[in-house]
Amino acid sequence: MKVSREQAALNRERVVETASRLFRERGYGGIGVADLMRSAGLTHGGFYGNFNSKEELMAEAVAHSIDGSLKEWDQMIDRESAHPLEDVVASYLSTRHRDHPGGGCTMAALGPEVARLAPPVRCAVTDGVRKQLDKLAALMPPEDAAEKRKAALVTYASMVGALVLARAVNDDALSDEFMSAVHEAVTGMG
Amino acid sequence: MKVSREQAALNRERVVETASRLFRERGYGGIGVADLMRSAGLTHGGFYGNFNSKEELMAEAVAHSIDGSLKEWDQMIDRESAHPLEDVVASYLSTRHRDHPGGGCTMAALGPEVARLAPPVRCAVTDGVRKQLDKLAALMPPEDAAEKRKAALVTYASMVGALVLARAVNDDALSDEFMSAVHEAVTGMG
DNA sequence: ATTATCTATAGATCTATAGATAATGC
DNA sequence: ATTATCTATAGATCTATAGATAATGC
Repeated sequence: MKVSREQAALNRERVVETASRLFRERGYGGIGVADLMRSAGLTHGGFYGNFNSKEELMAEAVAHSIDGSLKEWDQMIDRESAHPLEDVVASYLSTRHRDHPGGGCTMAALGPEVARLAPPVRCAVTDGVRKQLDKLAALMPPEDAAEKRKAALVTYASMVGALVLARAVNDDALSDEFMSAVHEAVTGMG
Repeated sequence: MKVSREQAALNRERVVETASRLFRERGYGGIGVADLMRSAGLTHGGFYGNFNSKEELMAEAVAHSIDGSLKEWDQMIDRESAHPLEDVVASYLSTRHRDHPGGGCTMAALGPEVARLAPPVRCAVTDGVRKQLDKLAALMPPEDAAEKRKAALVTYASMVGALVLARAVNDDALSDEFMSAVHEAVTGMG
């Protein structure tokens, strides 16, 4: 039943990865520790050897999720596209992203729930949001750093709101309207 | 133990009002039927004489919440202010709204959770969002109706995203940055 | 007689813990 | 010997239901 230290480290990592997907898909309360561990191929009891609580796992999971998004953005930027901002916005405001929350934006999937959780989770989120803002700001057209920053704040908030609304409404036409209106607004921004 | 029909109707209404506040404060999963009924001054068992399920109550609660927001917007508009759009945006992106989700925007408090619930809840949300978009569009500067509509979609999404992020992050300065950057962007919009 | 509300409970969750097991790593 | 993982369970929830109670409304 026991595994090597190396394997145990991999197992722990798999729990975090599985959690980061399932929390985004079903919400923090929508998946229990037992189901989560089963999804990761382990048993319920094994959880508490690796984490002190479900909420501690949540903190690691959101950090992991946001890092994943940052890496995707880096890939789009490093590809040396002519319009990296356009690429990031188009992939964020896509039906693919809307319909697959498990690998997508942490804030759009879990934002309001995170606001109700304990400081460690909210700190992990705050760190991640800062990194995303910095990365976005670098892509913004304005020369002035303060204007870049403002544009990044507005772009990020607009995209998160558009995705939250696009997922919540029960009408594809309205859902598309949110995504395309915001797409147009943020890519056509001074 | 029994009450008059009139009183029973008032009791039912109080359950919906209590639910619309508590769901926004704690999330759909964050408050149980028993606690909810206790908060409304009734007992657990009485719930199922009025509602077939917790989710059915949720559909009524979100409709009620959004109607409440629409009425607040109407009050600001009917006051014949010189800048009704500015008033709506300022009240939406205020620390007061951020710190009191129970009486505030349904989408910012419950958006991602709604996306995971059954059609009746999502239909109620969709109806409410349409009404809010129509009301916002009427306040928008552009002459052209299609442009008014787009401005309303972008304004609404930006505000929802800004509030979700302002509540999730654990740093007041960053929280304020989101709210003021989006405030400036949507009120200074062509 | 009808019915709004009550008490009590079924049955299914949930988080967290205790103690057993068995393979690794000294 | 240590420890990663396992089985089993405690104790606290949760939604929903069944049947009792007592005041309203005919």
